[in-house]
Formats: sequence, structure tokens, C-alpha cells
Amino acid sequence: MAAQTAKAPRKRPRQRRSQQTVAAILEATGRILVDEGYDKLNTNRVAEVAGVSIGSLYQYFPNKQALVLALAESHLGREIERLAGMTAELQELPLPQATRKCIRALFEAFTVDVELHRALVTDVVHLGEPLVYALQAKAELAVRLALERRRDEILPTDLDLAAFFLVSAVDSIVIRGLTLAGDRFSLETLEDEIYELVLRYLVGSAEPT
Amino acid sequence: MAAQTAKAPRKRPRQRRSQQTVAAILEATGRILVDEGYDKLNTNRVAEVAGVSIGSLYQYFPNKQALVLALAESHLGREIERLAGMTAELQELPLPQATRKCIRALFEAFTVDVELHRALVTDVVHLGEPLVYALQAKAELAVRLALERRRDEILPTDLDLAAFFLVSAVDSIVIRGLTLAGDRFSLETLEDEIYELVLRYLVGSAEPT
Amino acid sequence: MAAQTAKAPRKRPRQRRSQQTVAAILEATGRILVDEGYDKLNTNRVAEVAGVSIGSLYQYFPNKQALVLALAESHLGREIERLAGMTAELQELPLPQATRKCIRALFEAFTVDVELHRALVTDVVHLGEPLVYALQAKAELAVRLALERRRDEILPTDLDLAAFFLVSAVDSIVIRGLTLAGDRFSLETLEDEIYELVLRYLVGSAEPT
Amino acid sequence: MAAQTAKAPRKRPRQRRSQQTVAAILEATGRILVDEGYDKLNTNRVAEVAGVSIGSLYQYFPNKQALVLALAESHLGREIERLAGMTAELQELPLPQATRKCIRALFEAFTVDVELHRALVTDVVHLGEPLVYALQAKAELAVRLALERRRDEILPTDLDLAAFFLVSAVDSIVIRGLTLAGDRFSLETLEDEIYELVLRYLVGSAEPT
DNA sequence: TATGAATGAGTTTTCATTCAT
DNA sequence: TATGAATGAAAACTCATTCAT
Repeated sequence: MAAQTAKAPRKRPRQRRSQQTVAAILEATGRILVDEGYDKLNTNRVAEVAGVSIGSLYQYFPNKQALVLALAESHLGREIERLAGMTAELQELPLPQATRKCIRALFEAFTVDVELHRALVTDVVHLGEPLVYALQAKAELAVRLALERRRDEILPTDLDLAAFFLVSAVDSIVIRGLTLAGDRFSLETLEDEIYELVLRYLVGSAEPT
Repeated sequence: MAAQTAKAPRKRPRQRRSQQTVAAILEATGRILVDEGYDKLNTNRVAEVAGVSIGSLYQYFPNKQALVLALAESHLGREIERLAGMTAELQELPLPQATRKCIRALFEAFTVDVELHRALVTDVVHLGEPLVYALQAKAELAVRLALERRRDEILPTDLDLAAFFLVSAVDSIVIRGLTLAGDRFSLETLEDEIYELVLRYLVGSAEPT
Repeated sequence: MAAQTAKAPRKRPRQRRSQQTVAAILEATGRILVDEGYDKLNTNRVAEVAGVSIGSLYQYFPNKQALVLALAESHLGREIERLAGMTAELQELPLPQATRKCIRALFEAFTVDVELHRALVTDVVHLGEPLVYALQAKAELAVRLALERRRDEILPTDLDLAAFFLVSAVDSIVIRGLTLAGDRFSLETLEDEIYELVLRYLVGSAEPT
Repeated sequence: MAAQTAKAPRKRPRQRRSQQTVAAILEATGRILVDEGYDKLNTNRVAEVAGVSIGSLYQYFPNKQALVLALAESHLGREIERLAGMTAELQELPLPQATRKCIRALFEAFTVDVELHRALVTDVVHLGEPLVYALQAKAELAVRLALERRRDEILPTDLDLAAFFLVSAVDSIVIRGLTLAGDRFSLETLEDEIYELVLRYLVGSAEPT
């Protein structure tokens, strides 16, 4: 997993024109990643698809990795935002509803662009470990906060552990449900069963929403 | 110079020396994959690390993909064997003990070489999806069989779904527990909590082993 | 994208600000040349180091060569001026004193910025050969004039040759003394020994100044 | 003058075939350097001229600089050998003859392939500073040894300084004589005058060989 | 006049794969 | 069978220069 090359973007685009360029580049990257996979992704191709010169690409991204990383950051970042926005209202609801809401939000976040999410999560994890870690950490924090407020209602006592478990289990089930087992279970089925899993883990038995 | 598409190993090594060569090549592949990632994996380097000539490598593997695939097959295969051995005895035990045993087996299977497991499951999915799928399927099958016998004792009714859930959740928690959160929780803690998670999911509450 | 061949600066900077800009650009060029060598010198970097936009750079210099050439001209020009100032008074002094004075002048001229001098004389010869040649020629002329007046006192008969020898030897000893052998000999030691060398070459033995 | 990239050759050619390849590459490098200059030198061109694939070039040289450096090493190395071979017999001769012989050897060494020497010494110094330094050091050592044996016959007392002076002066005069002043003085003229310079520096007056 | 985004030809470099020995 | 030199298509990356703003 070692990575010795600089991965940070090269320079921030200041003018409107250059922001469009960067956007076009990232979009092209995503498109290629989704359509053809990481193996087929190369900078020349990206530039071409983005309708931008290869020089422009290198003006903003020092190398291929930085490019993919920036895309991941931007995409996962948007997902994180979505989840974050939810934290507040979670506090007010009773546990079952909060759980339900949370799971649905997660689903929606991942489903905005499943294909891209999938590509990033499978092809690119090895680049974006820190990102994945950050995403996991953010999610755990939110969950932990939610759990703390209900410390008395729930079974788990080590809340760190519980948060880690919930995030890991739910996230991976969603991803695998959408990838490996993409055609075996419907989204609703998955969502409902995750709800059961979580609620039983937390309080021993699930009640209808 | 075009890449062939054949993916099967070129010939079965019959003699001892050949087997050692193949083993060395696969080991080198694994090491590079774990230490430096798929991006840095290239056949010349593999040959060098394996202490074998590039010509010899191509004697046994028609192309790069076949090489990586063979590694995945070999490693995941070993994991599958371990799990398979478990199926029989699971049937006889009461649920809690069976669960305990099952979790421990999964744990041990994945823990043989977590890093490699992780590398294969993340970096290489795009090549070895069928393999990863097979592993997951094998595991699900074992779990499913165990669940079927206790159909009446447990809450989930869709046993396919339940098996999918259990395998996915446990697998991912193990992987993340050992990698992302490697220093936050001990193996025992993880194992115990997984036990809780599973048992509650299955029967609503956990009892001591 | 083809490189033009025009080598003259594009326009004379009339206003103060322009002059500052040009100065900054030349200074940056010199700094990069000295610190990192001709290979690493590129116009974008020069502009950046100079704190000037690349567009401005091309406002004053039609191409990269013109840039480097302008630097060489400016720097070597300053050296030439120094030497020129010396010519007159050399005539009046007796040989040993004239020699002493001459060496000191050369020394001072080359010592203003040895590193830059060296960089220009080594890295850039292939561009600025005419300039280096001009410098050498100017120096030779001065020396030659001084020798002519003492034609009878000195051993060498081919004064062209002698002038060439003296300038070459002194110049190179100064440069190498300050770079390659920078820490082996002090400036005074070098100057004194050059004096010996020159005087013996001219009259067969050196006398105290 | 900073240089951060690896400059050492990549691997030693073991088989006869590969030695030929390396030789062809170096020869092509030299040819291009002489005919078109360092600016026009590029790896593709070198490979093409050498009649070798670009891949082969990179098998032996990690980058352009290493390539040029290897050429310089090989060429200057040959020159050094020539000079070194001379050291022994120098000891036996009387000073004037020894001097004469030494200068002639130097001339011959540099004249084997003047054009290449020139190219290396002008275009490439900035890469090969350590080389130039080594060459200078070797030469100084030889001269110093020769001077020591005649400590009583000569004027200079600081033999380190004297050796440094002689090597610097003679070397630079030869080089400039062959480059800047290439058409002004004949080789014989140069050689004779250098002889005068050296001998007068050493003993105050020159005698015929 | 200044700015800096954009260009793209030109170079460098990699690496899967072949093949002579 | 083993070796490792050679190949070259393809990818990565640079940088002098232009031009819209």
C-alpha cells in the first residue's frame, strides 16, 4: 500500500474557466472509471474524453493517482456531507425511527451514483485508504453521538466498538448488496433486513417502524 | 505485444522444482501486492523478487492476469477449504456453540494472511470477482446449512438473506477490525462482539457460550 | 509551438516598472541556473521565481534562448566593463605592478558572482559562445596592449599567443580555485601564486611587487 | 548544480550481446552530442541511431543523465588511463624532457576525439562535475608525484598548489585552444608555448628540449 | 500591459511479452 | 526448461509558447 509519489492536487484553479476544466477532467475520470475500469484509465484518455489538452490535466494534477484521489475525495465528500446533515435530526427521534432514517440516508447517499461509488470503493480503495478511513471515522462519530444519547436504552456498553461495528457491517452489506449480490436482493429487502440487524444488535429485538 | 486473453495457467507443474518455482512466483506476487499495491505489480518485478527469470514466469503463466488470478485462487482456495472443513461439525452443536465455532473459524480463515486477503478483496476484485464471489458463496452455503437446521429457533425467515448478511458483516468487520482499526480493538474483543451481533441477529439476545 | 529563432530582446523597457520586471526575470534566471543547472531552467519556473506572469516574461523576451543570452550579456558585460576601466592605467605602471593590478582586477571581475560566471561559462557556452568569446577577446586585448608597451622587457614574442595564454590560465585558475578547489586555497594564496606564474612566464623570474 | 535523480547505470550487461548494445548506445550518444549538441540529444534519438529499441536503452540507463554520464566516464576514463600510464616513465627523465612528454601525452589524450572531448567538457560539465573533479584530482596527483622527486630543482614550494596550477592552466589552455581559439593557433604552437609556460613556472627559464 | 489558462508536440519512461541462446 | 536481452506499443509527463481576458 505504500505510496511515495505526491498525491495532492497541483494548484487551485482560480478563474471560472479553469474550474470548468477541472470539473471536466474529474467527470471524464469518473466516466472512464465506471465504463472501463481502473486498468483502462490513463491520463491521455482522460484528457481526450474531457475535451481538454493533456497539458491542462497536468496543470492541475501531478499524476494519475492524484487525479483519481481527487475524484474520490469529491465524490465521497459529497456522501459524507449528506450523512452529516442528518446527524442533528437523528437526536430527536426515538431509536427505531432514527435507525430507519439513518439507514435510508446511507442508502440514498450510496445510491446517487452507485456505479461510481462501486468503482471508487473497489478499484480505488488502495489509493484512498486515508479517505476510506476518514469516511469511516466520520460515520462512526455520528453514530457514536447518536448512541450516547440512548446509552440506557441499548445493550452495547462499549460505544466505540458498537459504532465501529454498525458502520462496518452496514456499509459493507450495502456495498456487497449492490455489487457481489447485486441481483439477488432488492434494495427494499436489503434495507429492511439491515434495519432488523441493527435494531436487534442494539436492543435485542426489532419493532416495526 | 498485445495481451492475450487466456487466463488459465499454462501447464501444470509436475516436478518438484517446477512447483517450487510456481510457489516462489505466487509468493512474490502476494508480497508485492501487499507491500506496494496492484499499481506497482509488474511481471518483471515479480520474477526478480521470486528469484526467477522472466522467461520462467511466462512458462507457467500465460499473462499477468493469470498470475494474479492464480494467486487469488490459491489463497482464497485455502480459506475456502478451512471453511468447508467446518460445515459438518456445525450441524451437531447447539446454536450458541455453533455460532461461536463458526465465527472462530471465519476469523482463523481470514486471519491467516489478512493483508493478502484484504489486497485480494480490494485491489483485485475487478479481476477476481468470480473468485471472491465463490468464497462468499461457499461461506454463505455453510452458514445457510447451519441455519436451516435451526429454522425454528431463529428470527430470520429468508435464510439466503440471513446467510448473506452474516457472512458479509462478519467478513468486513474482521477485515476492517484488523486493518483500518487494527490498534483500537483486540482480537478477543472483536470476536466476542461479533458473537453478540450474530446471536442477537439470529435470536434476539445473546447467551454465554 | 515551434521555437522561434529570434534572439534579441523584444523591446527595450522604458519605464521604471518594466526595468524592475526585466531585472527580476534575469535575476531569477541566474538563480535557477546557479542552483539547479541549465537542465532545470524553464520559462514557467523563471516567471514563477521572478514573481511575474509567464505572459510578462514573453513580453520582454521572445524565447528562452534570448532570455539566457540576455542574462549572459548583462553579467559578462558588467565584467567586461570592469576590465575595460583598467586598460588605461595599466600602461603607466612598471611590469610587476601592472601585473599585480591586472590580476587583482581580473580576480575582482570574476569574483563578483563566481557561481554565475561559472554557470555561464560552462552550462551556457553552447548558447553564448560568442559572448564568452567576446569577454575573452576583450580581456586579451587589454593584456595585449599592456604587453606591447613592454615588448622588449618580456620573453614571449607572439603577443597574441601570450595574451591568450595569460587570460585563459588566469581565468580558469580563478574559476577552479573558487569552485572545484574552493576550500583548499585562500584567495590571497591564489592571487600570489598567479602573480608568480604570470611574471615568470613573462620575464623568467618574479620579483616582489 | 543539484541533481536528485539516480545517475548510476541500471544493470551491468552480462552477455556479449548486451555489451554490444551498451556500446552501440554510448557510441550513438557520442555521435549525437558531437554532431548536434546536448540540446538535441534525446533518448529516442539515441536508441534510433544506435539501432536499438528504446526499451533496451532503459534496460541499461535509468535516464538521460545516466546515459551522458556513462559516456563521459568511459571517455574521460580512457583519457585518464593514458595519462596514468605515463606516470612511471616521467620519473626517470630530466625535467624538461619529462615536461615535454607530459604535455604531449595530454595533448594526445585530448586529441583522440577532440570533438567528443569538447562536447563533454562544454555541454556536460554540469552533470559530470564529480567526474571533472576526479579527472583533475588524478592529474594533480600524478603531477605532484613528479614534482616531489624534483623538489630541489624547482621554484614552487607548495607542491599541492603548484600541481593544481599546472593542471588547471594546462588543461584549460588546451581546451580553449581547441574550442574558443580553435583556428587562431596551431597545435604545435600551443604545445610549444605551454612547454614554455610550465618550465618557466617551475624553474624560471625554459631550455630547449 | 499584465495575467495565467490552455495548448500539444515532443520526450521520457514503463512493462507485458517474445525469442534467441 | 531456463535465461535474460530485446522489443515497442502505450502511457506518463514536460515545457516553450500562445492567446483570451
